Amino acid sequence: MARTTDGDGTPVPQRLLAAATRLFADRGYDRTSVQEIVESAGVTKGALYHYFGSKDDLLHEVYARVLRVQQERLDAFADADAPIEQRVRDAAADVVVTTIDNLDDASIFFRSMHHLSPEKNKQVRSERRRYHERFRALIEEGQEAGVFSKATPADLVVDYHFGSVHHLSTWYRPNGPLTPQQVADHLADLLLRALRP
Amino acid sequence: MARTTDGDGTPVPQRLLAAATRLFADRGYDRTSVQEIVESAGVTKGALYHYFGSKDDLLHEVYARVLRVQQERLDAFADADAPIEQRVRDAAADVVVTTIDNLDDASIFFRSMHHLSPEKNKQVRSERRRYHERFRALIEEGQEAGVFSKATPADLVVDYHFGSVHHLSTWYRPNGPLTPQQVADHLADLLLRALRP
Amino acid sequence: MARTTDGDGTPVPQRLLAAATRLFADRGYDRTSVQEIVESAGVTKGALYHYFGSKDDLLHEVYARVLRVQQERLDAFADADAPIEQRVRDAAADVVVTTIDNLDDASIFFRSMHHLSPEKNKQVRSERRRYHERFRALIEEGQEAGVFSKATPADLVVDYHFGSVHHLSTWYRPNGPLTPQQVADHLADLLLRALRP
Amino acid sequence: MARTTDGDGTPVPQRLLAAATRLFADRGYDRTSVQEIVESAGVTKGALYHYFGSKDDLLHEVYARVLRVQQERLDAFADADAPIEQRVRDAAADVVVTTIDNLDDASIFFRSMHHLSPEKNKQVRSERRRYHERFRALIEEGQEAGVFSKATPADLVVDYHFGSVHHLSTWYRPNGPLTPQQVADHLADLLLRALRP
DNA sequence: AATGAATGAGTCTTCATTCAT
DNA sequence: TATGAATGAAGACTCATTCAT
Repeated sequence: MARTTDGDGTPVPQRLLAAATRLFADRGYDRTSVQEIVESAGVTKGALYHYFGSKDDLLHEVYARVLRVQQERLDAFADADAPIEQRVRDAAADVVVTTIDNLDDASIFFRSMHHLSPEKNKQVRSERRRYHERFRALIEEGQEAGVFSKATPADLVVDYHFGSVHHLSTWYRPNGPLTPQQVADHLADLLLRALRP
Repeated sequence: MARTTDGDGTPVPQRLLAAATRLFADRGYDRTSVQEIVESAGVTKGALYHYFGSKDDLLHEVYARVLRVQQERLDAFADADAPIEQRVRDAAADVVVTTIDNLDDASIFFRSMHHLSPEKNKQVRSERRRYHERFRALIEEGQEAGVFSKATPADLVVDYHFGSVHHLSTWYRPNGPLTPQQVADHLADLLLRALRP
Repeated sequence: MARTTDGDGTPVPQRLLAAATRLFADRGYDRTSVQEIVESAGVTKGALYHYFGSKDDLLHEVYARVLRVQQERLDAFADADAPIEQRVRDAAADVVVTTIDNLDDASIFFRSMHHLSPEKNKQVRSERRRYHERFRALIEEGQEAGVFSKATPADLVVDYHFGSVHHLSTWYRPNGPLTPQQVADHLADLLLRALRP
Repeated sequence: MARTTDGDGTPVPQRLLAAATRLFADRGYDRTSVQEIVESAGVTKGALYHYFGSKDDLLHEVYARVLRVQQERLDAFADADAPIEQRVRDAAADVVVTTIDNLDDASIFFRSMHHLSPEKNKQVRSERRRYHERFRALIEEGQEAGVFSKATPADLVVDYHFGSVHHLSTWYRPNGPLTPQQVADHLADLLLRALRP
């Protein structure tokens, strides 16, 4: 009888991570107490500190997971065998769908970065930059190929699009009029239209 | 001899508001203690509670000021005597410049809304919606007039643009390569290009 | 009606210091909780942290008081107008009596120094050294004058005597056979006899 | 292949004892966590609790070892075939050398006695008394024989000397100007000189 | 003989707010 | 108008010890 799982069979660290994600998104990092997390996960404080060094550590794990997933997806789309216009459209739409599918992660991501310890913050920023640069390279590729306008610096284009992705957690509601895919198509379309020469 | 001012002549409530704005933007609302605010403003706790009912109140005042300013500016541009295309471009660029000029306010705005008490939160949301609707009306006016594409719902267009405005506090640095006006022109341009029929 | 005093009229900071001294001596610094201190002083935790920055601070205050008193007494005896032999005897006996009269302070002093924060520890050590050096100067004066033997380095003589003072808190009991003054006379006598040429 | 030893061949219990001694002396009993001890010894917590009933037990073992060694050495010198003056001098010097050679043990001994559980504390005190009495008997023997002054009660003489031994861990530094033997000779000399009739 | 996950009581400290003056 | 002492609830984190394996 393993001690690492409870009635539901999920290992303790993952139960803690899930509970923390939900609560951090709900009330914000500072407003979430360690006590609430462990109660929500059905374990004790000692257990949490057995697996995670600190509350900050827990937040960092959430970040690490999000970053890894997003980077992998972007790489897949960017490396695909398709015209550059298509690859940009696919990547731009995919990040929207993925973000909507994990709105909790997104809220945390954009709202709680400054709660990480300085060194962890730095690490996250650097991985984030890698992501940004991969996307920027795609835009530049299209600009070089002449299918995208060069009127706007690629950096700014990337920030423009990711601003709207970032913003999703502020306004998107699952029971709204548009499905995630529809929102994604619209936003990717806006990007592509803005890039027309 | 007025007791409400200090050596610098600025009234106490405004000194408090300025100190709070700076600190909230710097460390976030929860990480800023009332003690730090009063020290930074050079007054005592009693003074703060004389002018403001609570820490939350102070945050609310910051919001009120930002909202009022932005709404006034938007109204001015929207009501101007110019072609719709020009009015949208001007309004879109202006909100960028104003936001960059008050980056502290912007950081607070988008990051600390959930720290307001429920009723104040509701009030802010409602004023925010009014702002959103005024901008959406402009977009719709252009779509009806046939100068903007109807491919994307106006609501989504507004969120697209304001996502990028919101995002500014994440990436814009005063000593970067672009002036506020240049950034504003680029972002307004992207919006207008995306709206081309 | 002053808020700084309680039923007994003693100011809060002093009540806290007295309670802390008693408890630190009784159970040791680490075994004494802040909760116990405030309960024993009849105030709340908030009050303690209003006057003292930390538990460590409280300990430091105890040290500061003891050091000041001892240094003042030593200086008085050392500067007195009497033969060197008499001055050494008086100083040596006085530190014994004073230590016995404040055995709590002494227990804390010799047992809890390593609980101070590094910088405070350094500061206490430096004041302690000053005390040591004043006493050593007396011994050396006697050695130069030829009334004390030069067989043992003065430094070692000082440590020899203060070892026995330090040790008092380990064995002295108020209801033992000897009064503080008798113990003091004996210990001073041992020192002087050891110093006979 | 014995499981009780590691790469270095030292049995686990002894490795634990050595690690605990070092750490207790370094940071004090309360500031040393069981986790630190096992890490420093290269074993796990389970192993520690397999060999020792509690953290307190570990401390008790340190005491038992020190007491046994010191008692044996004192007995050997006291029972030697030499004039009483010589035997006292040898015993007095030997305890100084032994203490300096095991300064960690000494720090722990004099600083952590009150961390022992009441019954263990009592036991240690009683063995300590036995040691004290053996030494006192030597002093008294000299006093009866007329080679030592009777001016000071023998009990006090013992405490005087052991005070200085106790104090060694406070000031003695291995790289100081005096070797352990030189310090021992000086301190024994001071004792003998103080006892001259 | 040894592991290491889990406990749960306890630690120090922070902080928004109140209130007599 | 302004002070600052005092509150009290809540916060993150530590740690000796247990126990199924």
